[in-house]
Amino acid sequence: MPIYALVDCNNFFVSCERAFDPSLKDKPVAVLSNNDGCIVARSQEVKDMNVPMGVPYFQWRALCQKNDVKVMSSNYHLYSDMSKRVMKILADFCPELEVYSIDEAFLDLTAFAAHTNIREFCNKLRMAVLQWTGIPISIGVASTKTLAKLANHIAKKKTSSGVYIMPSPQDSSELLSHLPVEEIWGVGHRMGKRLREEYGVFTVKGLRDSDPHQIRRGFSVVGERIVYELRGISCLTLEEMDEPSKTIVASRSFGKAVTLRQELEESVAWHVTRAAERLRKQGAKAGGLYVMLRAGQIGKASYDSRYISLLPATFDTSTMIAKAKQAVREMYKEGVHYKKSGVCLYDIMPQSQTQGDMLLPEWEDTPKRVTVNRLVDDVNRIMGDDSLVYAATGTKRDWRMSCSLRSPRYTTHWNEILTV
DNA sequence: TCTGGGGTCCTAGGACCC
DNA sequence: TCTGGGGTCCTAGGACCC
Repeated sequence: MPIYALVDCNNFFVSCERAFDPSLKDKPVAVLSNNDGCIVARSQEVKDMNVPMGVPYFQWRALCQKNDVKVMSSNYHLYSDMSKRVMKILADFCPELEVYSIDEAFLDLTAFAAHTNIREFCNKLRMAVLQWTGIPISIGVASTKTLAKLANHIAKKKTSSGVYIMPSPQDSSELLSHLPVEEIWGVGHRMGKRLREEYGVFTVKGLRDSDPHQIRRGFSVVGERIVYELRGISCLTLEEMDEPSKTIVASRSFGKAVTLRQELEESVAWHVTRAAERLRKQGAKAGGLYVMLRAGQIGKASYDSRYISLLPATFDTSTMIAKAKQAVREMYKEGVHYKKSGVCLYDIMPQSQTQGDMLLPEWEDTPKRVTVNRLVDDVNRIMGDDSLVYAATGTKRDWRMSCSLRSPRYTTHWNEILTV
């Protein structure tokens, strides 16, 4: 029987901030999303105030101020650097590892079980990560990934040790009969509602004991798989390979409404630049480009978008900027208050892959373009992001988002620390 | 007037995740 | 007045083919 562990960093963004600013310890801390829009991380003190995850900050600002919550903008440079450090330690302890998100990883402990006490192993791992990075973690252990997720949830909520090892399915019935069905990994808002209203399933145990065929009819193979995973039958395996992305998205809300076509074009050129950089980083080229604009508030927003075929597939920033700007010119309407723009690269393939169609126009990624792109990437890697930019991205960039409450990028931008 | 059956591929959209 | 950003997987339905 396989043994999976899910390691999850507690209140990750908050813990990162606290690791570098001890004055935040034991104080209520909340971290906001890009553009200071939503609350995306909360310290335990803030959770205890019943501030939910992912809610618009402006609706909770008064409560936060009243309770003296330290509210911070996101500092993704810091979080991703800290994430790498944590994952490195996990990999040293257990090479069979799947980095699932910025603050989570699955470990396959099956091979350890024969000669290692799993609980002791988990305790050591927690101590190591805490001592070497300052980040507290929780660990859930079970025989499937879905159950390990649940075990982690229990480790966080119901243990003081931060480690929970789930007993066999029979022995965990009592516990699972108290957990709402929405706690399951893969059961979201919609599925939870339908399970309750149409199937009379309210708890984890309820879904575990449902008829897999009936669940499949209502929720496809995805639902059926969850039932089996809950029964301890492993359907999901560790995905250790660092697979290249199938799509690359770059998008941002504007700091203020944008009405000028030129600013819109600049913002899209900027997103293309970032997306293409990531594309080249994974040694790939894209066969398509999607450009999206949003106007108006969420809920009553209007969207417009264009799919653009890139043939032959390319990784060249200027080629993509030209096409993306053309799309913006087609969509632009005077007087509209635009709130967000974004691009998505799709049909991504390795650069080595050749086109099947020999009748295509001449190869676009000429040696000169290859050189220019590589130069830009090298300069930005060595000198820091945005040292070399395309003129099409503009110089003023008034549309950029606000992040006035951001902490210094302690681990990646030493100049910011010196100017604190 | 009558109008098969089976298969593949592609895409848009939905649901979910953190 | 103010609601993030970046992903994955699955399915239905249409186009197309024989």
